Amino acid sequence: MKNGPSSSTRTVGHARATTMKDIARALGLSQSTVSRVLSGAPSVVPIAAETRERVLVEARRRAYRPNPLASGLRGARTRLLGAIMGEILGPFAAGAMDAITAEANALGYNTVLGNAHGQADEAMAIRTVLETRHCDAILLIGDTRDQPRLLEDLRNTALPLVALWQGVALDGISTVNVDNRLGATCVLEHLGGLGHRQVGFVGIANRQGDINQRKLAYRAFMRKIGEEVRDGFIEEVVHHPAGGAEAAHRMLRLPERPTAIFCASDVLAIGALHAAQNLGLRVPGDVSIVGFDDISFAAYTVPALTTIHMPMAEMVRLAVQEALRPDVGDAVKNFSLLPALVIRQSSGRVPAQRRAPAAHRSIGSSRPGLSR
Amino acid sequence: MKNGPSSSTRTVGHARATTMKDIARALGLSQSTVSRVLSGAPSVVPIAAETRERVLVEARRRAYRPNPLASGLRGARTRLLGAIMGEILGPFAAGAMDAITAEANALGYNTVLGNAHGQADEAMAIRTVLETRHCDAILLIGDTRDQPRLLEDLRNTALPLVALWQGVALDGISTVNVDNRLGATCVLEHLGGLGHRQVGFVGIANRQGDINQRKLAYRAFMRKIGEEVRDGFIEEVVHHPAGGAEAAHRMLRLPERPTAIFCASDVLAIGALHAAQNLGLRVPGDVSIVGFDDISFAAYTVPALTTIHMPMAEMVRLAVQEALRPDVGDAVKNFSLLPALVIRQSSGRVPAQRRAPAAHRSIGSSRPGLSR
DNA sequence: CTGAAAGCGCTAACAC
DNA sequence: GTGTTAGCGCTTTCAG
Repeated sequence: MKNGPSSSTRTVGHARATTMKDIARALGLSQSTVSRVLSGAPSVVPIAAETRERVLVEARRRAYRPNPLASGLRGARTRLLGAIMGEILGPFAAGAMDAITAEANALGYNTVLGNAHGQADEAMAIRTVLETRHCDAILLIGDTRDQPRLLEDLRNTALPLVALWQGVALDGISTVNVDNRLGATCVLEHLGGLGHRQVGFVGIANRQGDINQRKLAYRAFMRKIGEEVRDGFIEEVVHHPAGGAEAAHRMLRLPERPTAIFCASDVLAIGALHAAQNLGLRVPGDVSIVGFDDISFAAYTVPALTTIHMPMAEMVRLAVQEALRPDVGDAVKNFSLLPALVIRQSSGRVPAQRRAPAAHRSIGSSRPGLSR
Repeated sequence: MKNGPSSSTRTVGHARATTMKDIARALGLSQSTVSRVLSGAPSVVPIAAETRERVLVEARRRAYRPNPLASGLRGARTRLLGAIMGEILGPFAAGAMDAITAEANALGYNTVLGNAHGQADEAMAIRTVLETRHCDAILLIGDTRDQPRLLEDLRNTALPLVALWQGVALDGISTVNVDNRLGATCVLEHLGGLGHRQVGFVGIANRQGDINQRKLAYRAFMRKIGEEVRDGFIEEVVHHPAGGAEAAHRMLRLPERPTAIFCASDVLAIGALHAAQNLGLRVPGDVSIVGFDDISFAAYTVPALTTIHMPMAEMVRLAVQEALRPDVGDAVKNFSLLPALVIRQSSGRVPAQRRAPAAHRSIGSSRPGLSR
């Protein structure tokens, strides 16, 4: 279904943009003088205040915009921030990209996108966005540990490089992470405090970074409360509500099902919530379900999701500034930000008939691991 | 909380990329010959098959990558697709961006992002992404009718320009839309068929395009079934689950509340679902709630959301190809794609005690408007 | 068929 | 302080 072209030939014209040369000619100056005042370089060489003013005025009048292609060619900055997205998708990525472009814009940068998920795109992503596109810096977003070539290529680069939500420190690359272990421990202790001992974990297959940290925290928690992880209590699926739903479905039909499920992301938790209620189980009456990330939907699921809040804005600001700041030394830095437990309605006391003997109950009641 | 830099100075080196000059020198040819072979231009001037071959081989061997800055400067294509995002956000936008970058990549293009939402970014977005960045084409994504300057500026451009999800035809600009009226009519007829006559509408404030079309379809439906739109039955809020929740909350506490609510997007519907159940109402037992878009979460809400499926992939493919295809004439085209009704669990028969007299009931039972 | 040369808009020595 | 002069890597006349 496609309406026929409604004619109308596009206006071509589009008067050529003003160049420095134009300004120079108009003012009877040399192009390099114009360049000196316009190119920002605060005061490499002194310029007569009056000349500077004249140039500035004329530039404004003619709506001068520097041509980044030209300055880029000449070796100057391209004011382009390359963003290479790993496996993360969905609302989380959307929020992240939004924050990133906003932050980059504020610093006078644009953002080029390169997706590294999907098939053999990894090479493509890096080649195209980076080598080819001459970005001033690269942001690696999400877990990319499974793409060794990408990381390798990236490391052989003189560009500032910052990895966001990688989940772990990367050799030779600056990282900005949330403290995944701490976050996971917080929700788990919260569940423990509600009396849960049979806790399941839904993770994401093939994740070496953030999600893996959350899994490790889960294992540590189970160890700490002295419960073994039963068969079927750990599921690793695709990062999609469907994955969460399938995992939860399987887990909740186990002969001895868990009383709580810790999903490694809200996206999975949303699927789990759906599956549980499809099975006729009440949440949190029959089973508690918690997530991680605190995406915008988390407060609006039914019931509202208990989860770990990600300090998204701060993380993005930190990462972007770290990548774009010219003043940093070449040192690689690893930032780890504090997550926060958000208790909503999807977590509740363990069902009475499944409570552990009193002797064990006190273990989970210690304050959530906010110390460290 | 920030660990001290763990030292390690970044490797600088990064051997300069191969240029055409390098290849020319290595082969004892002139740079322009190399350019002729490598720049793709299929056969402007004949080139000796053997020479071409030698160049190609050497280029591959040295992993030659053209420098888009240089070709861009010289007036050639930059292979950059500019994407200017209007008000749409969240998972829908994420899915869209994903599809867009994928499609663009397939055509050898990268995507630059410019967000036009937020404060006075409109000017910024266009200036920076377009004038400044020398894209080969621009994709306008989502409703931007409220940003007159943006559209005006864009129109004064020689660039191929395609508007996606604008919701309406735009003078002088090619558009790719879903048939919003038809989609909305489908869900509404579906509700009608279930006996609903008191239907509320939750829209988004200040939207002139897609969402407005959905509202018009709502009005037309109410007219058709001979019901007046009662006070409080139309809410227009911010595009966020919170907006949907507040709107639904107000609407469902009306003295005579609607038996069904049509939300103009799934994001709003998710909020509405939450609000209804928070109020102790069963969905669809007490109230039916339907959405529009069929985002990935729609199948996993509780209960699963009845909605209108957006042919995202086709729309994106169409838009990107239309924008990037060199072979198109300058004609502006308006594509309108067919949506599909997806019936899930959030819609059901009108509650018995609120059924309309039998005489009226038959009206809604005509087949959904899938003809046309 | 191929080479020489100009120039896209800008930056950065290097002069004066 | 400001002008001159080279290019950055590439496309594109214009000559052979």
